[in-house]
Amino acid sequence: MIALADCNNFYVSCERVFRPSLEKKPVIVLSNNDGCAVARSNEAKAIGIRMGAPYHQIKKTCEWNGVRVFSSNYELYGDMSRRVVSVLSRFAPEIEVYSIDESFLDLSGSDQPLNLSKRMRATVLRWTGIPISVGLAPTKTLAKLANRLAKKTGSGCMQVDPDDQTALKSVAIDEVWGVGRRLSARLHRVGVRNAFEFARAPSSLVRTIGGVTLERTQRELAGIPCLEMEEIPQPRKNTCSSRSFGKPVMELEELEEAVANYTVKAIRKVRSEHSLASGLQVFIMTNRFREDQAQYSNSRTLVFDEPTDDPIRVVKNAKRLLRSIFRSGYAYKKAGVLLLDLVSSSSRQGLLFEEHGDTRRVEFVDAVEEVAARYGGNHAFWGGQGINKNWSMRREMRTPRYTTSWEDLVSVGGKT
DNA sequence: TCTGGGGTCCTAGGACCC
DNA sequence: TCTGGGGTCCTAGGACCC
Repeated sequence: MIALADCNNFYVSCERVFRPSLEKKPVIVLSNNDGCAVARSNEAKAIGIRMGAPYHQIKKTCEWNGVRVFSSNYELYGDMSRRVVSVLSRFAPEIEVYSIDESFLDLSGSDQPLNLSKRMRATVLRWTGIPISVGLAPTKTLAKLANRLAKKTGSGCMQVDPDDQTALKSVAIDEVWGVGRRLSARLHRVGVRNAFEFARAPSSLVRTIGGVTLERTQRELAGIPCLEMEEIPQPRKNTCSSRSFGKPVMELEELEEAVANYTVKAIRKVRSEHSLASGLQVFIMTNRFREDQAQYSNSRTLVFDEPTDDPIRVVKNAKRLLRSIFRSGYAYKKAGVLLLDLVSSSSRQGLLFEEHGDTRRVEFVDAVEEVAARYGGNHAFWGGQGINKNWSMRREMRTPRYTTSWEDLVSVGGKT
């Protein structure tokens, strides 16, 4: 039996832990740049605020209804997520952390998984303050479906068997895990509207519509496991660092600064995972929502002659790629850097004819990066990253980093 | 004026090879 | 009028997820 434990309205719940006055009030959390609503409390959903709704479109609605609005505080959410996982881990020998707010647990050792799930749910709430819902089923896809029903009915814990027609019929096809907007439209055209009809559709038809991936989803709904538990996270293959700008950027110099920053950030990510990048891609784009403005987007990729984690070298190449795709006269909205085909740094292989890395340079780079890792990127950075950062993102309503920053620690009693 | 960021997997089609 | 067949590798793009 597989359990899916999913935190309810996770980012909102994190904010509520430290501000109990937000309970029972409509609350939303915005994406980067205060762009869209990415988390909504049940009260905010009831008002009709959609997932992903652009903030500038719903601002009035929020004001009229007294919705409390927050910028995202990923440091807080990441830390709360780790706490939830550490509590969940006590209840199952195998746990797969699927995302910041969801984990799969293998409960096949338990003879009363539903009771166990209820205890687990109560414990997570008591120890972390975060409410979760648990779905139980023989496969992951069914567990997702059970979880959805647990949330919908408000029961908190729900078990679904593959032959439970009532349960399957009550879930619309676009709510099935693995069926998005495009596939559900195509399925609707052949008369498939809910999970039950999908499970009973001819597999040849399903395969024509959505290939082997959709066929796997169908088998999972029938109770045939096709997706294994992945306890040990597979090493990442690529990594990306990108941001929309707080305001449009016209100048190459500003773009260079932004790209240098994203590159350093991406390199720090791969260094922390002891990986090396084999390739590099840089992309830039204008604001696709502005139909009144000229649009341009482009990207370019290069392959390093040997995998690297050297920020100086990668930044230099990223700027070169940027200059080759930059066209003046456009208002750029977003830029980004991808590091491709990451390999483990233990498998580093020297070039046959090139002297392998200048030791002093390697030591220098490592020293700077160590300072940055320990004291934060503001205390050690590379020249190309700039200081003013006019382009950086907006995040005007962020709450304190209660659990990860000494300055932001909650004080009780008021006087210090 | 303002519309997120970071991933994975699969497939079709082109380039190239013998 | 006729213009091979079968394979691999790579990339771009599409679909999905949270």
